[in-house]
Amino acid sequence: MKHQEAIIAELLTTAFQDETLRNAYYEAVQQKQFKKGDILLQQGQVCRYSYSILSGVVRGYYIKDGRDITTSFNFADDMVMSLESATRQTPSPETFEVLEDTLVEEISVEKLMVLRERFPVLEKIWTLSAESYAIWLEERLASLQFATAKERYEQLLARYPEIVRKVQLSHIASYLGITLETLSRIRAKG
Amino acid sequence: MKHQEAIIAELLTTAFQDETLRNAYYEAVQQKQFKKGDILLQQGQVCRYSYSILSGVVRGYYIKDGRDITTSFNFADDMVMSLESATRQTPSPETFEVLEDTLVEEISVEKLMVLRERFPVLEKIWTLSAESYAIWLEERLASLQFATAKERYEQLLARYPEIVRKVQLSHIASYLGITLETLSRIRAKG
DNA sequence: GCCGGCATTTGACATATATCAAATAATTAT
DNA sequence: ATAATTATTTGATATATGTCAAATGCCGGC
Repeated sequence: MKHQEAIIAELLTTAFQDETLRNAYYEAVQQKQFKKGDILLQQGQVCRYSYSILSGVVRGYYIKDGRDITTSFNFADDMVMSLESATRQTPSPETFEVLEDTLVEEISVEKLMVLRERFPVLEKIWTLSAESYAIWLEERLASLQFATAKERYEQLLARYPEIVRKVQLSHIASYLGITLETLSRIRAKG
Repeated sequence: MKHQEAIIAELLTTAFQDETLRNAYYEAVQQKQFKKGDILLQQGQVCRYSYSILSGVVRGYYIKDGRDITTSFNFADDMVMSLESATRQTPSPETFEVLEDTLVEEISVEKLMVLRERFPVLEKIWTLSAESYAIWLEERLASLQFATAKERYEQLLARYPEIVRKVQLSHIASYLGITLETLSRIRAKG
């Protein structure tokens, strides 16, 4: 679940000026360091934790017919969890895997829900995040629906220039819905 | 913005047992009959109304490079609005067009926000709807990312069997991200 | 009931992308 | 450092889907 929105960041800053909230949050949260290859959530398991990335990169993907299909790349300030699995407590459709050493704040979904109920501003932030995530998905969908492979790659680069340095091509390719070879050729031509 | 979720329907039923809420809602809302070809919201304009479909069909689409690209089909109980435009008051990326005589309840985005603030249960329903919409988009994205045209068509049919009777092929085709001719051939072969 | 305009199907051909295979290049482990 | 492993590039060919064009089918208005 990705969002990154100025207004959300702002609200968070404001919210954290409240000491009661801040204390409750840091009591619920646990800082954790993961390393390359670690799995935050496994496809098929119920999502019990949400991770807020402080630094590092996390990839979301699922395996379908033996193929590894990337659904998202997540960086600092992104919230990593399966929205579907966390809200419905159903098996997660996706796996989240750490791509490089990554520092996160971990919170259990249960405690997250309690905090949301207790602090309306957090509930507000949650709602805005869900909206923002939906809008992000809409954009991604439009890109996938009618842009060519080359256009999709350029759109991705424009939005996340750092991605190419950090993530291997096969993951970027499946994220774009193309094969690794096609992506390599697109890059070669420019 | 689509959702259709059992839990949301249930919450709505419960919420409407509250007479105060019911009265406030029906004061804010206006029943309207639209006919084939009517436009509920035009791409480029700010979304000022939300429509709850009582009966009929509404198509969402956008024009890009002269092409007409369908983003959604909306039926009874769906909520029609541009989430992005309504929440941010920015120009709508999509147009909503009535495909057959359609009865709706219209409410201004402004009044909707007021109702959300006044009745926490409506705020709750809004949040669940946004989550549900995001999850629906995730599924659609996965379908577009790696299924073949034929598979995508079959998935659509499985989910909305009535669609083929009500909507012309060119719209279904662009919804699936393929051309009308390709869709016609898929149907011919079965 | 007939005409005119859309919607759909069908055909021939073009193109983007996939697949399979091999050759380099870059990382990682020893 | 060197070998081993993994990632990327490149090539030849196959395939799905797009494009353009024509034929057929369908429906609403006169």
